[in-house]
Amino acid sequence: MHSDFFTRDPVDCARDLVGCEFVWKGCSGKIVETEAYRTVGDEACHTFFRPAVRDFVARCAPGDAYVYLNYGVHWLFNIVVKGKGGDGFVLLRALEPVAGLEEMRQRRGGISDKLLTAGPGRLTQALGIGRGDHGLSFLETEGCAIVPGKPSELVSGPRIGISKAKDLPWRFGDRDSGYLSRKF
DNA sequence: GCCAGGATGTTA
DNA sequence: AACATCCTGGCG
Repeated sequence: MHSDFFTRDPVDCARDLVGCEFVWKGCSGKIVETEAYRTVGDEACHTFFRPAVRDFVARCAPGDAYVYLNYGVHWLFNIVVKGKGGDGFVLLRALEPVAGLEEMRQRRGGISDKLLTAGPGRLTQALGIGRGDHGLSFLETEGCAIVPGKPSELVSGPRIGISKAKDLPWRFGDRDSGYLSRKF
């Protein structure tokens, strides 16, 4: 998948990524859950209160990685969207493991496969994503790709873990996946 | 199965 | 102070 996939509406990008395969340096998983954030008018988006993140978006290209540390503990992986109608992010929230299972199990300390990548912090740990990947144009990076695909049943609902703009239905998922971070 | 609490770094 | 989370331990 090419970076111009991310020159559209952030909410459309988040919806259309569900069912695609996220390939990352020897490991991969089917994307079963995402969330959309908009840089303008969305109080839950980091750009709303943080000038440094606004600067980051201004400098980088669509399809680049926005990686940040959350709760001082977990790295979360987002993809930068720069659409005609507005910029934003897609947060990857859950994967269904496809390849590189042994490596992911090791990184996750031997936890059960159900919990390997079922959450935004869990999937980055499984894939070995961290601080060094912030700003990476990963779609043009060796060993990284997004392979188009479709979910069996697309559903949406409110985003998880936020205190502002909590009613927008910008969380998307594959309804019957056993690897969601939470049920819809 | 559910809930409470703690770990922890960065920002404004 | 707040935070786009995860894990553990205590219940029963």
